[in-house]
Amino acid sequence: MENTIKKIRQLGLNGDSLTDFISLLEKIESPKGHLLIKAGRIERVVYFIEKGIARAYCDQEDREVTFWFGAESDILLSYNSFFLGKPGYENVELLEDSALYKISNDVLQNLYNTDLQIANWGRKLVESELIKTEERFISRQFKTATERYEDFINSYPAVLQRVQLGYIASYLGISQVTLSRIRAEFR
Amino acid sequence: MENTIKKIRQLGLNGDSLTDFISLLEKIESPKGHLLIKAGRIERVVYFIEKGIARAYCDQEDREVTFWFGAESDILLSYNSFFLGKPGYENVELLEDSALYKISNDVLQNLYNTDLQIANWGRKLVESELIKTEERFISRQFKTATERYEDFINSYPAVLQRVQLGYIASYLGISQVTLSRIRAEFR
DNA sequence: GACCAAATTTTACAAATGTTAAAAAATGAA
DNA sequence: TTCATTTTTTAACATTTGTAAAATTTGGTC
Repeated sequence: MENTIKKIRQLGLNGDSLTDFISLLEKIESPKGHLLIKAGRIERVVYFIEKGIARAYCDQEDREVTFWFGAESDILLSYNSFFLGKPGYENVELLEDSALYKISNDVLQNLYNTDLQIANWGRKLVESELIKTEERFISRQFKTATERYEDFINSYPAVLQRVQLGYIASYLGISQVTLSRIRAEFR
Repeated sequence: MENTIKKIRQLGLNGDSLTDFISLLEKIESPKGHLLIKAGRIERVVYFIEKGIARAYCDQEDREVTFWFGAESDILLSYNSFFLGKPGYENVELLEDSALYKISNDVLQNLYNTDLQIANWGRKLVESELIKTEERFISRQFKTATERYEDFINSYPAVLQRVQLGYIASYLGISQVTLSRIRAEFR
């Protein structure tokens, strides 16, 4: 579980609190195509991606819109559903056979209410997700499609290899045709 | 300081912890046009907007891009700079004469490390900011300019009255000409 | 009310992106 | 390898959005 532990330590958890936390994780393995999170359900679990890759998407009238990718050492949850206890709007699908560790909100809340170190770790976890989410937002708001594609291949070269371009076009907010045109310029 | 206290209570702080927290807030008043946060600086303060309205924007080569508005009962900080201790990329400008309460990161960290209730309150604060940021992102990713404008007038009718349209166009990610065209359809 | 400056809308045209359909290329299973 | 399927690219055309400039409206001041 090295990727998961790396992620947890990175945010400042160590000692007994770390040991406690890890002992409460449950390992699951799921095949490519599995829907880990389904729109409309209340999702009470956080996953740590140990191995594999996933995408979050929403169903629009006529098409799916992909808006997030996660891979090894990323965490995976429906912010909206998990934090507010309401039905979520997104699906999360595994794009490869994957291994994950999970912990339920009940267990987590219990830790938050008894362990100051874990409570502050949880805050840092959310802070780091917030920064990443704002980064995606800013990229979408400020940059041209070409710049966003360049950023993407610089930031996530591995994802580019492992995910089909239709999903990436959707993630970048452009049609697959436009993505092909952009890629053609780079040759 | 009713708006500020309302905001703080909403996220679950009460009793002695609330009293302690409030006693550490410092009131400031600043005129329209004042830059509360400047790009390139390390920003170590969180503000609570008691009265007034503000926008966050980045300087792009040729133009400014507005990407956030805040008003009464909103909190105001540079996520990137405050959480990571690095220079921020955004400016925050007051669009009206405003009253705010502020607290420094030093003081806040001290509370986080000594008061479990405040530590969990801080986490909830960040969670609520994350949900709002994701909402803005999703709106940008999924919706047409017209839908985003409709959402905006439904969600922030007051802001529409108080802020000039050029900033709103920028916030919606469209040119002011396009915004005028959209508004013309609604008549 | 007249005037000025700033903000907003409109117009005309250019550029970028989307849609649909088809061709080409890549992938994977037998 | 071969064949069928999926993915990616290309082409042609339609639509949307942007840019620049002019016209109009708004708000404040004398």
